[in-house]
Amino acid sequence: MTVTEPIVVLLVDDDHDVLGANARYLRTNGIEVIVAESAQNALGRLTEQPVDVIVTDLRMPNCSGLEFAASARESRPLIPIVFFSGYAQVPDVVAAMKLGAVEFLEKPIEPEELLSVIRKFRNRQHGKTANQRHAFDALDHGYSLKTRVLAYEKYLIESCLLQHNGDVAHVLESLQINRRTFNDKMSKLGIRRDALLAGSNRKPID
Amino acid sequence: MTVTEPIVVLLVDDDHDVLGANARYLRTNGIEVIVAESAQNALGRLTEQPVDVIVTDLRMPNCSGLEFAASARESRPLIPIVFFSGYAQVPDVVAAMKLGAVEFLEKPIEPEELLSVIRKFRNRQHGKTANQRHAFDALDHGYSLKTRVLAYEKYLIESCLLQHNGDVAHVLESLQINRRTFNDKMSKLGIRRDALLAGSNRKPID
DNA sequence: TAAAAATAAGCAAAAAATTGCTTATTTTTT
DNA sequence: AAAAAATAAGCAATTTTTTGCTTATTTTTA
Repeated sequence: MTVTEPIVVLLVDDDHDVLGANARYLRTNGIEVIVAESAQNALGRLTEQPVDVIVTDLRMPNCSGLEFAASARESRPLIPIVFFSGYAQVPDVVAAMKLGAVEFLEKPIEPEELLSVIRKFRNRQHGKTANQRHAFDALDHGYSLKTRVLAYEKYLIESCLLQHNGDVAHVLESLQINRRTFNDKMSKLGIRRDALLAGSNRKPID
Repeated sequence: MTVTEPIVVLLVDDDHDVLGANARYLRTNGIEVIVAESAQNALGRLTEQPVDVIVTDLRMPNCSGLEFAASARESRPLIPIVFFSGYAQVPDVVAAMKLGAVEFLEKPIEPEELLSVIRKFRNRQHGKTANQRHAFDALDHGYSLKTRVLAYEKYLIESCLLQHNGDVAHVLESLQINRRTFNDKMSKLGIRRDALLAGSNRKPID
């Protein structure tokens, strides 16, 4: 018997009713849904527990989905983010995609489509964003050199880990780093090997 | 006396008049423009001579801008592509950005905006070398973590320098690093500020 | 042309990262 | 269940990086 860990989705929407309806649909299809009705709330949730995919409205009071996504990317540089919006303007979509969105859905959302998008991108967790070049775009302002270099280093290590199925010894060889250094970087960069592997390449449990 | 090599732009638009007007404006501003009124034609031009930036209409007869861009990417995987379109739908924009568009402009195009976009993304290419591009691909083997992180750091610093026109003080502020550190990194990473700004050795690197 | 400002680099102290050696803990194999 | 292998982390020595203070050189301004 194979037990698959549920996909954890952070669903952000200031419309209470729509939020509830979508959450319900996803839950009945085996998705673990964390809901948030504001960007502030969502950011808090993000630090509390591991999330596989973020799905957020673009337009929300106080803090827009774009601002929220930018903040979220600080701690999770490569998490798949799906935006949705009604009446989206071209510049909105462009900005969202530049921020590394993997998908942009138009309201009203078809629940089936949302589900399929989530399942599709869950496996890409920590992988490439739709437009990987933008994830480390040199022209994105606001972060220090150190921050950005560390984010890239984190990305490389995570990718390498995934590529080698969590086999640390191979990662060390591939990246040519010391095991001790690797361990230190893991904790310093906040990489959790088990959580990372839980997403993409799970072994069956009997 | 330093002569800056001109930026070469491949401008693709099936509307002959608009194409001519935009080309003229860019040329009067020092851009070398290659025009094409069809995707087929554009693909041919692309193989003939080095191009820095592609600017293409999304909707064209026969072959859409998306198909053209996909083909162009085969020979130039990282060339900056700017799309423009009137009446663009959200899915169009999403598709274009997923294909790696650096920008998406809405018709009618402001010539000034087009020019500034072109200049912006030409500079981006400028900072990259073949070696660095390998480093940015997480799945590319053969380089140590340190090598690849340093290459990325070099790319960031070069880009920032170009963006600020060589104004070191601004770079320090933007990257939040100490002047002394900056100097050391410059020599360690082998960045030559004057050569970078001279724009001397432009060559296709994709 | 002279003065002022910006940039580069030598030196040394302080801070941070790397690494080998060690033991503990977890996972896998037998 | 025991043994073996892999992983993680504490400690401390070594190396590297960062940075302030300094002077020299180059560039810009008046």
